[in-house]
Amino acid sequence: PLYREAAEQLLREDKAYFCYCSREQLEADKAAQEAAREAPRYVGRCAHLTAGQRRAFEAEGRKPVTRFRVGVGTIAFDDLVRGHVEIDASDLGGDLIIIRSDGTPLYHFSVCVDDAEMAMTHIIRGEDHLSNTPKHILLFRALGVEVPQFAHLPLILNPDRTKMSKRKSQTAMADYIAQGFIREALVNHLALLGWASGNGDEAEIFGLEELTQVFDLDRVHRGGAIFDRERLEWLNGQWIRRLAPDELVSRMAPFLEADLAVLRAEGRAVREPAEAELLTLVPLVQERLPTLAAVGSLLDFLFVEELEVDPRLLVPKRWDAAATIEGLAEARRVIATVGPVAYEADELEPRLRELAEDRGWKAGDLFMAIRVAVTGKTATPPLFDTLVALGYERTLARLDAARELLDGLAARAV
RNA sequence: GCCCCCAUCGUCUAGAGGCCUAGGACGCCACCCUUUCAAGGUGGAGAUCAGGGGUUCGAAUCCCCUUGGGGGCACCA
Repeated sequence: PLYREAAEQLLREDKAYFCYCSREQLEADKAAQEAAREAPRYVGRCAHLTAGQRRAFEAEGRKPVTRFRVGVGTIAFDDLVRGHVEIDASDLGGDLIIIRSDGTPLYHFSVCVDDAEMAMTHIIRGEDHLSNTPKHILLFRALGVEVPQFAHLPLILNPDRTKMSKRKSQTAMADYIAQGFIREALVNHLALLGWASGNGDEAEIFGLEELTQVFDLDRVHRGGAIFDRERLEWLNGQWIRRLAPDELVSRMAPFLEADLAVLRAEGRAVREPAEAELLTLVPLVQERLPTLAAVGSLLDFLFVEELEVDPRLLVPKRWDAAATIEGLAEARRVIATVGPVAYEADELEPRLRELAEDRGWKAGDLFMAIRVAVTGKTATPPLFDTLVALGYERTLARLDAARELLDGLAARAV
């Protein structure tokens, strides 16, 4: 309705006209221009129809499109990032269609009408619209509104340097959020594409607040920038480390839940994580999360009732199965002497180190055997904190289970 | 094909004529720290500033050409 009115106004003022050219005619024009090595453009066949001609076309049942008169001359504007730009009206492809034959408006027209309606003062968009800008300026003028300020930002590129488009690339911020990137990192990363503070060294981490202070279109580049996912991951880690503990809990909880739901769907018995418990786990994971989505692989062992352990991981490089069985048995004994009441990292570590020393084992080997026995993994948060997080009972049970697993294997081998 | 834009390490960039034998960050490598993984620390490799002409006492910085890359030219958005 708004577009229709605007179009009718342009028609009334003869800034636009009805065009009855058939698609076949337009294609023939285009083919001819191509053959002549010219730029495709509308030739203006219907630009000056008489009332009689129009009636004749209408009588044929032709539905007209509405074309906007582009005129002649050069259109100049001062872009906030590109500076002075001039484009000749003859390079605009002829009078452009603003209303289709079915009455619906085209993009270039609707954005201008919308922006005019909303009295936009600044249009900040991708460089891909730079060559469309003269059309928009002409439309704004015809609509009788003040032409907004333009700023054309460099494009964000795929690794192959082509434009990152909505169609063939992942561009939705929601997708990155779903992958565990946090908004602070996304904002920071995007700000750094095509812009730098200019304050030289060590100036890479910028929060929204700070950006509103230091960001300036004057310093924006003109060349496109490749979206570097590795740098985004680094920034994401930086920002995750800066989150307050309770904030991290509320942001990572959904990711953990999702991973646990998958395990449940596989038929595994899974315990429900409590918020208070997650809060105590924050120190174990905060600096180990490249993305929030990594939380599951770091903590899932705490919530599954039955751990699946690969016996090959269980035996440290310098040990054999028998030594591992002995090591786990001794570790269990030592931990049991600590008991459930004094079960703290500060109690566990010195005693287990002492055990290793007494038996002439490398502490790392003993620790690795314990680590795999209670988590099923070789890469985990710090061992003693992990044991505490797991709890006294579970730790002992898992040490026993691991030992039995190796025992069973040994028995079968004999 | 026509029009427009761009051009410094693999990537993001600092650099607005001498401060540049080109600085930082990501990534990579090494070492340190260390119970694993991370994080952190230190160091390193990595750019004849796309190429060629000018201008200038002096050019990554200014001008021209070439090359390369990108974007736009729809009854798409």
